[in-house]
This record gives sequence, structure tokens and C-alpha cells, in this order.
Amino acid sequence: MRLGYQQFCLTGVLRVRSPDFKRLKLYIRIDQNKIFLAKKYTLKDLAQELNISISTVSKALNNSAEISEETQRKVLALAQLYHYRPNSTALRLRERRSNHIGVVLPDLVHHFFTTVFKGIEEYANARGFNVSVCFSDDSSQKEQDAINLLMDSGVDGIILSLAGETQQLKRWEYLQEITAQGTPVVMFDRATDQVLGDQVMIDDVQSAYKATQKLIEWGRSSIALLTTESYLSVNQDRQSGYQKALNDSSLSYDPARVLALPKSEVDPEALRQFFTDCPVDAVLCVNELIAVQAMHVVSSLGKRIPEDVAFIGYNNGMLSKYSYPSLTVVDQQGYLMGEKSAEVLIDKILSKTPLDTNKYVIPTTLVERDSTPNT
Amino acid sequence: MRLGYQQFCLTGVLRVRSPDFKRLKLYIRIDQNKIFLAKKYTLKDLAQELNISISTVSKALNNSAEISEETQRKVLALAQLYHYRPNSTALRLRERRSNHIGVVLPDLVHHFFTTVFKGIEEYANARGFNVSVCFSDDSSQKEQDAINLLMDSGVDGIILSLAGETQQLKRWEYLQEITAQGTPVVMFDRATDQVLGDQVMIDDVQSAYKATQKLIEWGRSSIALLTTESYLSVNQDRQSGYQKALNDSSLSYDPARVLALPKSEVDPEALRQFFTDCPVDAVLCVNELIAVQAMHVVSSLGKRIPEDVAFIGYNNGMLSKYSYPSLTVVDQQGYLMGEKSAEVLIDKILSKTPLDTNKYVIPTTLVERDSTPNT
DNA sequence: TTGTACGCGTTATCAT
DNA sequence: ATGATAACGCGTACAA
Repeated sequence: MRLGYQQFCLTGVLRVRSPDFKRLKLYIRIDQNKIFLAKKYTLKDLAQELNISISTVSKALNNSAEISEETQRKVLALAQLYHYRPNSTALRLRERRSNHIGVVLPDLVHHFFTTVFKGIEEYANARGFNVSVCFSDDSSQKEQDAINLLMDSGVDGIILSLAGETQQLKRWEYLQEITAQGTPVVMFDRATDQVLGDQVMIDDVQSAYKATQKLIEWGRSSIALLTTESYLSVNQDRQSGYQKALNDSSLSYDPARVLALPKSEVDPEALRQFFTDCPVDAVLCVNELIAVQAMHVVSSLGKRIPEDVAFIGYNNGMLSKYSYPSLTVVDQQGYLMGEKSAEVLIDKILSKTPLDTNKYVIPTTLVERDSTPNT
Repeated sequence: MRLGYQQFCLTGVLRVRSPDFKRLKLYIRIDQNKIFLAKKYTLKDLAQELNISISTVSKALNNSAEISEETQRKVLALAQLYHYRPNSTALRLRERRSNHIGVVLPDLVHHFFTTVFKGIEEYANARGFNVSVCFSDDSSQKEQDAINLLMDSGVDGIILSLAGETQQLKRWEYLQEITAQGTPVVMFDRATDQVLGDQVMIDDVQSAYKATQKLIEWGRSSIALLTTESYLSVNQDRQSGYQKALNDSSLSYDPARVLALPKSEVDPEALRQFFTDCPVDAVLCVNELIAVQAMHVVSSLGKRIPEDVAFIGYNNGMLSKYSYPSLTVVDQQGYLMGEKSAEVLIDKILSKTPLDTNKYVIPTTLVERDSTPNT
């Protein structure tokens, strides 16, 4: 075996000597002229090699005061040599805890969910938790499948934003089932009081109210709302806020100025029709996707943004930032929502307190860009 | 206990009778006037309730021919009543397999990774695998941490796209370590031959070559390349393809027409400077983010797109689709890459064949939009 | 100070 | 047809 010429992989068993271990067995693999261990070692392996019992090894590794310094030194040395890492599956079985949480998202198309997820992931990782994700694609059935897959895989808790269909059909038995078994659930952005779990929300009514009010302050008097057809509590709340702001001002709410678009694909013709029939000087959109497309249509109708028509959207994503003109948005601070959701869930998992419902409200901010007048 | 008036949660033990089970113990919880099980049941619970042994229950549930129809019927009935689901952690420990894969992504900012991830997730779920994700943020250290976290959690294999820093520093010992232990690794988009694992790639040289050629066919003669400073094999390959296409045509490669931007934030002033100093009639960009920003700058310089300057980018994401004008892009078909990566990994996990390196090339397509002339 | 025995939930092998 | 036992890897109460 001439290492110098070794080009590819090679595995074997090496017997070496060292002061602590008279004769040590090493499963190795040689790859790219470097030596790596070819095996995951267990307590048993360590115990056998050192001729002591498994429990002694275990105690030594866990800094038990019972173990002599000498023994501990040997154990730690060998563990390091072997790159010993406890088998987490065995630990899970024992502790009945997996340090693993599941996340169910409606999609990743909307930048909002991407940022929430990032927040969850980073916070959870920092606390040593793994994160598994599934998507519901806003389908109730897929949401249920996802939750089953996650639960079967043994997660300690679940963070989710309800699928649109679930909110519409009010079918959340499968969520009540898992909370009944004591698995904590945190809902963000789209939640229901019917499920026993914490909620991390933004104040959608309030944020839409303030955005609309802002448009009014800028002297806009005929303000449209572009929303989605599908039943989503958040969009309904935003509509309420919009309506309330109008009613609280000298203006009045006019249903003709509200356009509900199908969720799937936006038809530019529908937008063109709407803006032709109903001339407005400001538009509030429930997400950035709709906003950007509406801006294109309005531009193509020869109107200037923001001089003739001002736009405010939701979701502080790529589209808002890089659209032309760049879009003023209500930032839901997804990253914060994600962090908070993960924090609430992990705290509940670790504290093992009885499940209950707490509502956390994440503040929104208005990010002003070029689609609204300078202030 | 008057159910009719019950508003909130209540737990307790119920003793019921049924033909099969003389006296059945049910841990229940009443929530929103519905009854749910309050416990995860195990084989032991079933066995105790039926007064038979655990192994008989196990066999009955696994359709063993050894078990009498009568017994099996009873077991299945109770299992259904109890909503029995095998404890996956225990199974993992036994099978030494977790049906769980880990994914490490540089980020979710680029739509490309989002779609790859979606492909991975859907394919893996369809085959009953869970997916845990971590992000490297293009940092080598974070990548290593992520891999350790995933490996410690007991994933059966890992899919990753190398962090930029990792490719730059050529530090992949931690990857070689896990393949040495027999854990399969699949690299997509950003890979290295130094790690023993499969690669799912697009032909970056070829795709850039063809995109550039297309621009030449459209009669463009001074074609710029906007790339990133950071060392990324894909961007280097794209530059090679760009260069080759120029050299293969009557045009020639001019380094002054190549601008390498810092990865973090694009400075519009740098772009303005570049396009002022170096008038071009076409631009190839290594991603859509750069492309969209460059288009804004070029527009603001009074040039028309695509008449004066044509643009082709990479990544068929939201930005390309909804930018103005919409951007022609090389579509890397991230979803397909994700699916393929997951397929290759899961096949390797299940087949338990020795690790090796296979390269799979996913075809690219050119999605023509308004930033290039009609053909 | 060290070792033995047990249990976490499951399946497979080997009695009965 | 059914049951006892061992094993997967770990930690810990208890015995030596």
C-alpha cells in the first residue's frame, strides 16, 4: 500500500499503538491522500477498546463525578480520536424528545414565507433544533399529509401558516388531534382560535388602516383595493382596515373600487379593465405580486406613478425593491415573525407546560419607496 | 361533565365497553366539543388492552401469516381506534435508517435555490422522506456547522450546493469525512470532484455560450458580461462560455466589457459608470438580480431595451417575470435539478451501493421575454 | 470507582 | 398461533 501513489478510495482496518491504548483498531478510508474514519463509533466500541463497561464510558463522557480522572482522560482521548458523537436517534428514543421541529408553509413563492422560514431556521438552529419543512400549496389535503409526515417523523412541535383552503373550509380536526396529544403548535400569519396553540400575527386591520390613512394624508381621494378572491383571513382583515380608514375619513367606502383577483395567475386584461372603468389616484394591494403587475398596467395606461397614482403593497420582498418604480410596502417583518414563532414553540417544548393560546403581535413598518410621494 | 356546555379543554380517562374489548381504557381530551385521543399509543398499550403479547401485536399489524385472523382483526380494530402509528424513532434505531435527508443551501434569496428546494422537497416527500434544511449563507464555517447539525440529527444523506467560500478556500474535509463514513452526498449546481458524491449540474459553459451566440445572432456586437466578484465555479464557467462564444465568432473578447460586482449589494453608481464608459448593445448577466438592476440603470441612461441594449440573465424567477421589461433568461430548471438530486440521493440510500461519482446534466432552456428582440 | 440491569418502541429469531 | 428474548445506542438507578 503505497500512499504516495494512492489516487482513489481505499478502506481497511489499521492496528496502531499508543501509550493509552495498547492496540487500537481503526476503521479507515483513504480518500484524496487523506485519512478518514470509515465508521461511526458507539459507546460500545469505546468500551470494548478500553476494556471497561459501557456505562463507565457514558459517565466519563458526561463528566460524571463518579469517574476517576485517569479513566476519564483515556475515554475522552479515544472519543476524540474516534470522532465519537452520540447517536441522536437513541437519545431521542430515550428522552422522548427529538430536538426537531416541523414547519408547514403554504408556499415559497411569496417572499414573505421565505423570510419567515429563514427566521425560524436560524433561531431554531441556534438552539440546536433541526427544522423540517413541508408545503401545503394552500391545499387542505396536502397540509394534512404534511403534518402527518412530520408527526410520524417525530417532531416535537409544529409551526404553520394555515393553508387558504383550510381557513375556508374550517377543517382543522387534524390540528386539534395533534394538540390533543400534547404536541405544541404555533400558527403565524394565518391562524385560528379553534386550534389550541400560540399565534404570532401582525395586526392586519391596523396595518391596512394606517396604510390607507397615509394615502389619504397624501391627498388621495379615490383609493382602490386589490385583493384576492380566495378566502384568507389576512386579506379580509386588510380589507376591513382599508374600509375603516375610508369611513373614518371624509371619504367613503365604495365596493366598486375593490377588485378581488383569482389567486393563481393575474389576468392583465382584468386589471386594465378595472383601471379603465374606475379611475383612481391610489391603490392598496394585499401583496407585492399583484402590486407590481398593477403598476405595469397603470403605467401602460399612460399614468405616472406616484404623481397620478400612488401604490402601496404588502411583503417587503425582491419584487418591491427592484420593481420600477420601486414599491412602497407594509413590511410584515417576516424574519421577526419566524424568530418569534420558533422561540415560542421551542420554549413551550422545553418547558413542557400545558398547551395554551397566547397571541403575539409583530409590529409592521411602512417602507417608503418611489411608488408613493416623498414625505 | 355536561358535554353540551363544555367550552374549553378537558382531559380524562374513559372506560368503555365493546364486543371485542371487554373494558377499554381511553385517554381523551375534549376540545371545542369534539373528542380527541390524548395519548400516543404504543404496541405495549395495544398488547395490554388485548391481553396478548407485544410481539403478537407487532406481527398482526405487519400482516404476518403466523397470526390468526381473529386476533389480527381485533388488533387492527383497536389500532384504528387508538390511531396507532409506529414510533419512527424506535424504527430508526432498529433499521439504522431515518428516512430523512438534509439539505444545505447557500440562501433562499435567489429564486433558483427556492425552486430547487421545492423539487427536492416534493420528490422526497412523495417517497416518504422528510427534509431538513439549513443555510450556509455562503460561509464555509456555517456550512460545516449545518452539516454537523444535520449529521448529528441522523440524516441518511445530504444534498448541498457548496458555499461560495468553500469553493474558494477548497476546504471540504468535513464533506470527505461524512462520505468516508458512508453517508451519501449529492452536490447540485456548485460541486467539486474532490468529494466522493454525485453531481447534478447544468452545463454552465454551454448555456452561456448559447446565450451569447443568440445575442450575436441578433446582430449585437459589443456584448458585456456582468458577473460577481466572489469565486463561484458556475460564474467562472459562464464567463468561459461567454468568452468562447465571442472568440468563435468574428467578435473578440474584451476584458473591459466584463464587470465583476461585489456579491453583497450592487452599487448603482458602479453600473452607471460602467455603462457610460463602455457603450454596449447587449448584456449577459449571471443572475436576475444583477440583470434587473442593470436594466434600470441602462433605462435611466436613456437607452431603450431591447432596441438599444438587449439583456439576458440567469434564474427564471419572479424578478425576471415581473420586471419591466420582462427579462429573457437562461432557465436552469431548478425544480428538475431538485427532483433529480433527491432521486439520486434516495436511490443511493436505499440501494446501499458503495459511494461513487456520477454526473447528471440538467438541460437549460432560454426563456425569451421582452428584454431581447422578437425572433 | 466501576459495573449490572433496565427501559425507551420496534422487529426478528427462536422457542413453545 | 403465540410468546419470550435479544438487539438497535444511550443514560441512569442501583448494586458491588
